[in-house]
Amino acid sequence: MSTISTIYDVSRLSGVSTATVSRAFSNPDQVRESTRRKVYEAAEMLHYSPNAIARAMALQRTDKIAYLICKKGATILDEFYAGICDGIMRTANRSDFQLLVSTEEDWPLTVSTAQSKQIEGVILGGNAQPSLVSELQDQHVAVVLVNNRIAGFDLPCVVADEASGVRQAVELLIGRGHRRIAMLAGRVTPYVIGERYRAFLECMKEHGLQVGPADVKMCDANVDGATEAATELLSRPDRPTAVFCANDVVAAGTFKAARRLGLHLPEDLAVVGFDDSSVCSMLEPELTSVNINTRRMGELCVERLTALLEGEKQVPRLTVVPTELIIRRSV
Amino acid sequence: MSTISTIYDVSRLSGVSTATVSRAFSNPDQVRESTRRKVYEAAEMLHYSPNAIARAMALQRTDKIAYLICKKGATILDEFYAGICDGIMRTANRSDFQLLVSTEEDWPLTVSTAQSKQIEGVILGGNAQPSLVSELQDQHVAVVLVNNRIAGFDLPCVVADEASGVRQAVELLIGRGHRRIAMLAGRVTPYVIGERYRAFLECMKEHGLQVGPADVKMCDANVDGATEAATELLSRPDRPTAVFCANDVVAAGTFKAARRLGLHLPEDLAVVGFDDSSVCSMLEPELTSVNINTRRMGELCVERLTALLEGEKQVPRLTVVPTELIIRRSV
DNA sequence: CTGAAAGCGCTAACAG
DNA sequence: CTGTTAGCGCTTTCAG
Repeated sequence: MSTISTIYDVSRLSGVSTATVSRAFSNPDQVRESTRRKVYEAAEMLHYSPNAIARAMALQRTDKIAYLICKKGATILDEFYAGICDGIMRTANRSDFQLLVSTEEDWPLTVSTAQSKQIEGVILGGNAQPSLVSELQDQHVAVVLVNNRIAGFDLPCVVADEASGVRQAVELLIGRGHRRIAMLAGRVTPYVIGERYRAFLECMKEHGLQVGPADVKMCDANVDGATEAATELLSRPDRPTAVFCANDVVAAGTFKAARRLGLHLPEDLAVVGFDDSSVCSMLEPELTSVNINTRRMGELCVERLTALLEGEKQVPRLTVVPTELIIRRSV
Repeated sequence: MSTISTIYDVSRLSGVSTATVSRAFSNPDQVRESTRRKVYEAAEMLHYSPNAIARAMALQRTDKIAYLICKKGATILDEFYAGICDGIMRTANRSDFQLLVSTEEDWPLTVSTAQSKQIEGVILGGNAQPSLVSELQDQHVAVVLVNNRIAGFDLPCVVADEASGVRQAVELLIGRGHRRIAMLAGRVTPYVIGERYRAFLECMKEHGLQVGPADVKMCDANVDGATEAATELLSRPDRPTAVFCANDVVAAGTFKAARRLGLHLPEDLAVVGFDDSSVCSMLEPELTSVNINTRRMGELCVERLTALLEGEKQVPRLTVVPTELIIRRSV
């Protein structure tokens, strides 16, 4: 009982060959009903369960995949990438995948040595370098990008519908009568900030609203950077009446700046964030933000990766997950 | 080039036996310098790197460990457990461990089937059930507890120095002249809330301060629950002048309640949180909180687990990680 | 439908 | 120090 039983034990106890036991588990329909039952019974008695390692060895496939967070200084603590991770984890667990999680920074330790060869697929989150992608593809590992797109590569990408999210946010602001709307563009990720910025300009233009050079401020995507930038923005005599923030952290910085300048939210200033992260409900007033279904994105990544690994042709190259504006009291 | 090379290829090219190649990689000092060099050279040419699966198979050990988050409804998105996860990941990566991460809720899917047998050690975070622990130990898997302790079990536990953290927080408040100090006890985890509550009472008592029944309020450990409870607490005519919160989220709720009641922080009310999470700097004023080095806790978990797996006797049963009060403007 | 047998790539005695 | 030789547990032709 204390010792783990193998396919041989089951074979012996049930009186059939190991081949049959094997088939009974992996291709049940290839073995006669009655035989199968004998096998299962024996297996049950022995608490047998197939050894995944041996299986991997024989099958020459490991079912091992990895999720790599490619963002400077980011860890699993980054709520956005953690959300994606959550979706990946759930799906991977369900599909009996082995999931390794790491950040780009401590990846080399693992991969460039032996490991890499045993990983069949990788999900690259954030700002993955093209060189990494091609290196991986050269080693015949399947690659899926999430929250990013890279021109000139042939691989599935899973992204959020940034443009629609931005549009919903900006149009809400416009609908509430705002005309001087500024954007606080935290440097999240080149791809993301690019998308959000472009969509912002486009949407403003469509509505015939001006966006002067002083109306868009770049800043680091952390509270301090955002607070500083927001302070400048809001200190102008012709300050905007609304700020569209590149993400919720930047919005939190804007809240701080506004508060310190004695502005009341939302009367004196409307703020909307992006990501709909946990801070939204912690702020007062609660922050209006664009929800991104990160878990869904993670799930989709695994689906795409699986398809790739199964050798399916026609794996979608681009998957866009809808976004939804969550209206709260900050506007 | 496109095909992966094995130990046989290296053996052939370098003209030594596979045994020697194997030794050259796993026990370099057992093979003569010159031979070793030949082996490495051949390996390099072939881009050889040992196959971990085959190795696991031969060695009968998988180096596979798991981190299980045991907290109702919690995911990897929980900042505290994510912090621990970060520490675990880094250390596990470095030690060539395979790390599986999951929440207790979708664990059965993976484990109760085959998987469990191949996992050699598990780190249980949060409110692990004793039954789970004994079940695991019965299967001879090494278990380490983090942020929790269970009476009557013989296993390593890694916890934060809750008592000291509470003391630092409460004494700061007392030092600033507060006498009516309330505690908002969010239901984080039975173990944690118990520790913090006990330490709070003890510390207050030592300083000769009263803690009436109305001075401690339980609430759910989310913003809404905390806001509600804090509103009650602060609506009393003899409202406290300071609130010690069980964690930062609860503190955020307290901020909201205070703001809505027209109280100014920190003049009208001092607030201190616990965990020193990312929200501290997003709130205005910034939140004073007790820092817990979650990454360190994660690292220590892996160290303890490793020791257990190596069969070391005398693995410390209790490891306490220091906590540190970070003073910000909310007091 | 079932069994025999040959691996999958690596390691660990056991001899030299 | 190095080579030979059995496996580790499972899958999979290939024959019955």
